Parts: sequence; structure tokens; C-alpha cells
Amino acid sequence: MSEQRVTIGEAARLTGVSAKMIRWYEETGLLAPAARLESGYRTYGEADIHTLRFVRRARDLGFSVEAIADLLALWRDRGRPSAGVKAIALEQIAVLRQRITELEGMARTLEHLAATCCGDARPDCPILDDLAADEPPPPPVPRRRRGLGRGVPRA
Amino acid sequence: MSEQRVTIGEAARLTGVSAKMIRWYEETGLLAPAARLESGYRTYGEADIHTLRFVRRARDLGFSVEAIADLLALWRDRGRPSAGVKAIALEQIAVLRQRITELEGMARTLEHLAATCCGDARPDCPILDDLAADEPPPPPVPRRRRGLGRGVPRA
DNA sequence: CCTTGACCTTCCCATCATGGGAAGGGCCAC
DNA sequence: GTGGCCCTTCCCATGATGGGAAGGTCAAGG
Repeated sequence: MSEQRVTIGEAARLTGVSAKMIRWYEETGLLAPAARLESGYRTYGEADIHTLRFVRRARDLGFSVEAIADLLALWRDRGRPSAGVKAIALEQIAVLRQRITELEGMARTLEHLAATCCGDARPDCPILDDLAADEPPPPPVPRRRRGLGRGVPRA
Repeated sequence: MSEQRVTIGEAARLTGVSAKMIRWYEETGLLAPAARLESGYRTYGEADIHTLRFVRRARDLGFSVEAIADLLALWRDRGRPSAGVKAIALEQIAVLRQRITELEGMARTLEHLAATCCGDARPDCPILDDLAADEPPPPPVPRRRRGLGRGVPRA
């Protein structure tokens, strides 16, 4: 009853991580190099599938690949203190909350503008008027140093 | 009293759009090519500054460059119906709300997990247990097809 | 007149996670 | 043996942004 091993496509189906991404995770060191058949095909066993599901789940929670690497290391380290894990999670929560606050501000501003725009055939439009308002840049000093997911998904 | 013209660096300071971005917007067609001095330096007049501020403001509201191009066109088209503008704004609001909902879901899940994790020196950790839970992929079918700002800002 | 320093030019590269697609080979069932 | 998937690697694109190199301009001060 040697372990059942599957190809990368099957592993992708079983875990929800695309084959492309599995290769990329391997290439960038998030995952150890997969075992290969003589043909060169990668093969994955149950432990690998388990790991891939862990990765997908973490991605679904918005963790960066870098953070996932940390989480994986902690996961494999039985006996680690849970404090480290919690710290990573709290950091991620902070990032998410921050981002939500930014987006919420944008949405509220736009909702306000849209509410005052009749949106008919007439040319006057408070939305454009607002965008065109001749204000100098806000704080010329730091200007959101988010350097993160810096915009917003495109419209 | 010929119009006062400024260099790209000064325009950047006046508008909050970096010189790099101003060049990039020109290169990609969002902005018309700037006038040049004999030296090859770009120069910007008041109308250009106004336009750049419009662009910055729209970026601050999360509009994609593509959407900004549409807004700019409408802005310059006196006599356009305001309906088009409103439609773009509503679309953007929908995108923002969608994104907020996604992030909110992630944040709530993580907050729940973090709340049940003692975060001390002991090794048992509900967060890792959850990530490691052996669930198959959610809907293998569509898997978030956002194709937009696809992850979340990195942790 | 010449240097210095601040500014400009273009060009290339990196980010982050992801997908698309080409070119070539493997594997299996008919 | 052949057709149809699957695998391999490699390159390119995305979106908006920054970093930095190599070289030209310009104005002020010696």
C-alpha cells in the first residue's frame, strides 16, 4: 500500500491551487521541490496535498506568500508557541482592517457624489465638478505610503 | 503674461502625482504628450496642472486608469449627459463594495480564529488547526474569478 | 569660465500573484 | 500507432508604482 501519488494537475484539482501556482510556489521556495517520476513529471503524495490545501486556505484569508511561509514553518514545528501564529494572524487582521477602512472611505465619498448627481441627459455633474475642484495635493509630505495593494481593483 | 509653465518635478509637487507617473500616463496615452522646451524638458501649464489634479483625485477614489480616461473624456466634453459619469461612479462603488465584502469576510474569519487562540507559549493553536483542516477546495468550478486586485495587500 | 548640485531625459528592472500560450515530450486507450 | 490529454520548460502580460543608472541641462556661485 505504497502511498498514492498524483500528478500536478490532479493535485491542483484536489487542492484548488492551480498547477501553475504549484510550480511557482516550488520555484520560489515556498514548497520543497516535488518528487519526480522518471519521465520528469512531478508527483504529489498525501502530505503534499495536505500542505497545498493549507496554502490555499491561507491565501483565501489574504495572507501573503511570505506570511504563508512563516505559517507553514510554524505548522511543521510541533511544540512551537502559539503566540507566534497569533501575532501573524493579528498583523494580517490589521492589514485587512486598514485596507477596508481605506476602501470604505472611497466608497462613501463616491456614494455621496453619486447621490447628488441626477444622472440624466443634462450635462451638469457634481461628480466631475468634485474631481475637477482645484485643490492642491493633500499632505504633500507622506502621501499614503501603503506600498501594499496600492490601488483598488480596477473598475 | 504668457502662461506660467513649470517642469515635471514642479508639476508633481503641485499635483501630488509623481514625475514618474506623469511620464507613464503620457506614455500610455492617458495624457496628451506634454510640450517640450528646446532642451527636451517637459513643460506644464495651468490646464495641465488642473488635469493632473483631476487624475490624482480620481486615483484617490480608487478609479483605474482606464476609468479615469473615460472620466477625463467626459469632463472635457461639455454638454455630455451626466448619466455616463454616474454610471462609471456607480460601477466603481460596486467594485469597492464587493472588495470590502471579501476583505470583511477574511477579517471576520481571522478574528474568530485569533479570539480562540490563547497565543501563549503552548503549542496548540486553533488557527493552524483551521488552516490545516483537510477540506477539499470550495467550489472547484469558478474559484473567485475576480482577476482584479486579486489577493490582499501583503501582510 | 568652470564647477557644483539640482533637475531633467530615457531605459531597464522589480514588485505581487496570477494566467496565457508556445514548443516539445510522455502516457494511455483504442 | 495514433489521437487526445497531460506534463515539461520558457517567455510574456497584467496594474500602478518605485528604484536606479547613464547622461544631458541649467542656474548660481566661485
